[in-house]
Amino acid sequence: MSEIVRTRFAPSPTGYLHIGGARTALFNYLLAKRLGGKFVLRIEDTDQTRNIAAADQKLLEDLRWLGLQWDEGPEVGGLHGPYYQSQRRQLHDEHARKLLDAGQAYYALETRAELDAMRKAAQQRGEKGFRYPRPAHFPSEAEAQRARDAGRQVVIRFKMPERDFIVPDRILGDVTIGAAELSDFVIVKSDGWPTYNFAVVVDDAGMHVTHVLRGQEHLMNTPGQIALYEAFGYTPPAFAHLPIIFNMSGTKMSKREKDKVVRDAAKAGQLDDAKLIELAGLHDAELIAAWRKGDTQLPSEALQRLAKALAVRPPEIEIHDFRRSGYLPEVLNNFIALLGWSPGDGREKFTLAELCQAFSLERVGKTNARFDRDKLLAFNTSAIEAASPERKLAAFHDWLSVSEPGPLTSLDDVLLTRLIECCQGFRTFPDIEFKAGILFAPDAAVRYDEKAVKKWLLKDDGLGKRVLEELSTNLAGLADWSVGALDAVVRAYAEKRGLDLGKVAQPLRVAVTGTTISPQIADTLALLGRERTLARIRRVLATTGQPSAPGP
RNA sequence: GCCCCCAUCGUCUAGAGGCCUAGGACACCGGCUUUUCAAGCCGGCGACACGAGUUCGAAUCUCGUUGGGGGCGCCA
Repeated sequence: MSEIVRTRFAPSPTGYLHIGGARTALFNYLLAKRLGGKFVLRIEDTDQTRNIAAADQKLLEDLRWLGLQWDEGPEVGGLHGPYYQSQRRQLHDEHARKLLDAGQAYYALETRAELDAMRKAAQQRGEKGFRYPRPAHFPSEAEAQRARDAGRQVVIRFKMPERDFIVPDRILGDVTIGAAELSDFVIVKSDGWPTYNFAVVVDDAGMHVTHVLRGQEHLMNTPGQIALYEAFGYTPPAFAHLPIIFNMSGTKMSKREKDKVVRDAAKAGQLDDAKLIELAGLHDAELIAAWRKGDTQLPSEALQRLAKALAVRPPEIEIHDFRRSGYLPEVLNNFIALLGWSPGDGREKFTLAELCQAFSLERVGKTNARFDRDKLLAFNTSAIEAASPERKLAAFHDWLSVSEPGPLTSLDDVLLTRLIECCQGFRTFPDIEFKAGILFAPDAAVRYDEKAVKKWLLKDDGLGKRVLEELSTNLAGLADWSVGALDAVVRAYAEKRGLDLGKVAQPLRVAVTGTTISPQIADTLALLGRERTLARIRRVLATTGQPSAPGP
């Protein structure tokens, strides 16, 4: 066994990578890199009732997108695999057998219903909390078999040593948990699969994990795990429990929030099940019914379709959500790193490589943090501004690849690059689509904003329209439809008429985009092209202010 | 209810007894810039939860109170 540092990230596959999971993964990655060790990825897929098809692929996709490449794990292999917990059954079984044979674990024959009743009874008796009553004599192999034959559910429980445990935590310090809080927990379920608390020890030991960084919600599990390490004669790893990340509202960040937003919209829209099934592209009436009641979550694709149909934006919770919203992976890493860790010197901007250099467990804090989306946005804005043109283009492509098809979808690199330049100051990629998308959409897609039309075209006896009429002549005669030439024409006209540039640019903008928002006017017209610019101006002149005025 | 963890501006945090009339970032407010939006620039507001100790001296140490969080599953 080597002395090298080995950390691991061990998520259960429930879909895309949750923001909290990303933070755990990042810290494990950083610690391993900082100490010249290995970062291992293991998929904990032993709950047969909760596994979601292809969820592991989504997890890997998000992890890779963040650049948190694992040294050992799914798809890359390694010396200590397999890296799917479900494929390590034999190892778990052997370890359970060992404990059983040594009298350190025993069969327990109660059904779930019986356990529930015992818990309830304990509660009514006013006991401190339910602890499984260890029997004086452990059921024999034969008794366990008879129980199984009789249709009972047989589990294996660990005989927890009756003493206080100290968890030496690298972040929290020594945490003492009294013997009274500990009980004989289940290590093998009645379906034969290991529980988390058992498998995690067998697998971490088997994979020679030296440092376990995980969320603080695991703290109370640790004594049991330490006891298991001791029972097997293994050396426990160093433990470090990370503070938890919350929403700004103080609630835990959960995928359920996304469902809630969409569910509320569905409720407000008074849509029935049939309509919902259609919009979500689902065929499971029971699922929708349960979802409506708030009992379950929808698959992410179905939820996405529904959200789009209902025109609501669920909050970003998973890494993939942030990707679709136009954030940069390096920004997510940077921002997430600061949730619980700080370098101490006031620095806030880090690349992944810089984080690898600067990170240390000693500088991880103990207090729970709130996820401030405003600050994330600010980070994204400044990172985009600082990024090289190549990086921006690549990121733009990436965003396009995960977005709904839109007017920008099939633009070539030349145009994409120009768009990036023309929209400088944008905060996320959707901003570009919002600001310039209409320039690449069919003329018929232009929707005229009523207030904009009134203010910039109709006001002052149609000053804006007169400007358009005069200018369109100048524009039509322009030999060179370039940004420079267009800019010159607009400026010259404004000067000649003694108008502020805004009084000229805004009517133009409204005419060609329907709104008051677009890139600089010369860029806007250049991007649109001569034909479509003139066509849109003609159309607006012909219809605006008439009985058949276009648009809402 | 019981056990465990935590506690500095609205938020993320710096601070490891005197360097603190508490620093930075985001947000917010005001101004500048300006052909729109966004960005940018300048300035401002703004916190040591409370109460006892310890000490010449406490944001920093101790205890208590309050508040927040986590756990108490055949989930992970």
